[in-house]
Amino acid sequence: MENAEAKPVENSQSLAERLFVTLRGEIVDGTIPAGSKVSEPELARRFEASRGSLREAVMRLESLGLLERRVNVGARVVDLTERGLLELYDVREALEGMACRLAATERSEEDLVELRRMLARHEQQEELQAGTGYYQPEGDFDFHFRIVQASNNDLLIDTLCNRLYYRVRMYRYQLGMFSPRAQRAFREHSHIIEAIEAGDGELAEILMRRHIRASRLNIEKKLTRGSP
Amino acid sequence: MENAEAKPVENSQSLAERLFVTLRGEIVDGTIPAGSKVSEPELARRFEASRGSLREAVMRLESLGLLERRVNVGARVVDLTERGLLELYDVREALEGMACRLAATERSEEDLVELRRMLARHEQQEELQAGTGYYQPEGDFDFHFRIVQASNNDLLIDTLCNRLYYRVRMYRYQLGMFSPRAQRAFREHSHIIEAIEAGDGELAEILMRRHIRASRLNIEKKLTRGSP
DNA sequence: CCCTATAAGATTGTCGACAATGTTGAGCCC
DNA sequence: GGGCTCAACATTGTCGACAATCTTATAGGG
Repeated sequence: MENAEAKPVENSQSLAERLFVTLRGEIVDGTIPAGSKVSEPELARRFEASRGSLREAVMRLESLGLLERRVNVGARVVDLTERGLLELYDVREALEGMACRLAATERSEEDLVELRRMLARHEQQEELQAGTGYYQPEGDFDFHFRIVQASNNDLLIDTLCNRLYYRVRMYRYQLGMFSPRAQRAFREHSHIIEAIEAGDGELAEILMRRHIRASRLNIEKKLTRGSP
Repeated sequence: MENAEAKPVENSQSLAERLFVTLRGEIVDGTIPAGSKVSEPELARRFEASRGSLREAVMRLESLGLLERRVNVGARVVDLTERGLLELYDVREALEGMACRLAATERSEEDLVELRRMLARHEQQEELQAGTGYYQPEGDFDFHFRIVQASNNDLLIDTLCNRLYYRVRMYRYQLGMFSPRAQRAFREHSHIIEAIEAGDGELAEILMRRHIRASRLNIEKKLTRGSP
């Protein structure tokens, strides 16, 4: 079945931006497969837009790190490699650790309220699905996203939320990174928020780094078990 | 004097890329002042190029974080704020700290040779200009650049070298960040490289973070002294 | 049979033009 | 005189067309 009615996302500002958002979604969820070629004329026909607007969207995707372009050759979706995934974890460990350190001193009262509310919501969902081992990654995403927001460092927020997290989502969707660390992750989240509430930046950073490194080790084990 | 013969950089790949590199340089060194408006038709006339190519360059500059664009309004050069500078230091502390940690275990033999050679060169320059207090920031740049390269993490390398460092240079050029920490910085560099050579990632990270934080504190003192 | 050179096709890079939107200034009303 | 309306201008967003380059298929020679 030809999924031809894939329309650019609703009324955003400019056509190029809508195309960008739509394509970003399709790349992240794998509708446009990793490693595949991206042809400007083809997408232009599909979205009934001019090639110029597509070009702008493609360039934005390139600078997001989701596409790789070579001059006079064209663009390809980045392919997902074990190495790339591990690199992502190391960068996240550094940046989100710093985000925690900053959040402990820079967070607003609203940030704390939001973090608490979110944690309660996750706990509830956790109890509902106890033992099923089925883990919705969006909850984890909420957590990391909110922490970063609380850091109050715009450069850090931009780097993580507008850049790296799309790559993270891409790996999660396409490599199916449902984590079996659900309950444990929840406890770790809880402790991190406590440290932030207490204003202990040093501890918050250590806990977050350990949290992310544990995820990384978990993935590493899976990967080496898959292809020894 | 009208510097009209400012030509796009030599034979790169595409015109848009040459324009991008040229404009990036002019924004970094302040030829195009921070906070000023960037008009596509004006630059197109100046470089005798089409507006489309300029547009591509402008968009790349936006995703580099050197320009801010608003739909149907246009692009402005970001303005340099005290807050932005301090934010930059925090992000660098996190990322370059991680780069050091990784470099300690992932560096190649060539990396070590290069680091040693660079350090010797800097020491020599240091002795030549001892006491003048005149500090060439390029040496410092070399150092941080090479360390990051040695981390062997492509995502980290890209984030720092192809993104953040242009912003760093912009602040240095335009706020005149000559550091009076020359000799001290050299000793710190030396210790960091020793830790990397010894394969002690933990120590290398701590030293690098301390090194960057010291720079940050130094700047902070200058700024508060300037406008209390 | 395989490798190389050449030509055909398709894709990307660049350009100028038109439509939509934002900005600026003059004139008018209060 | 100050504030508002509206029209003229400039800039940005979008489009289709042409030139330059790469890829692929075909034909020829070793």
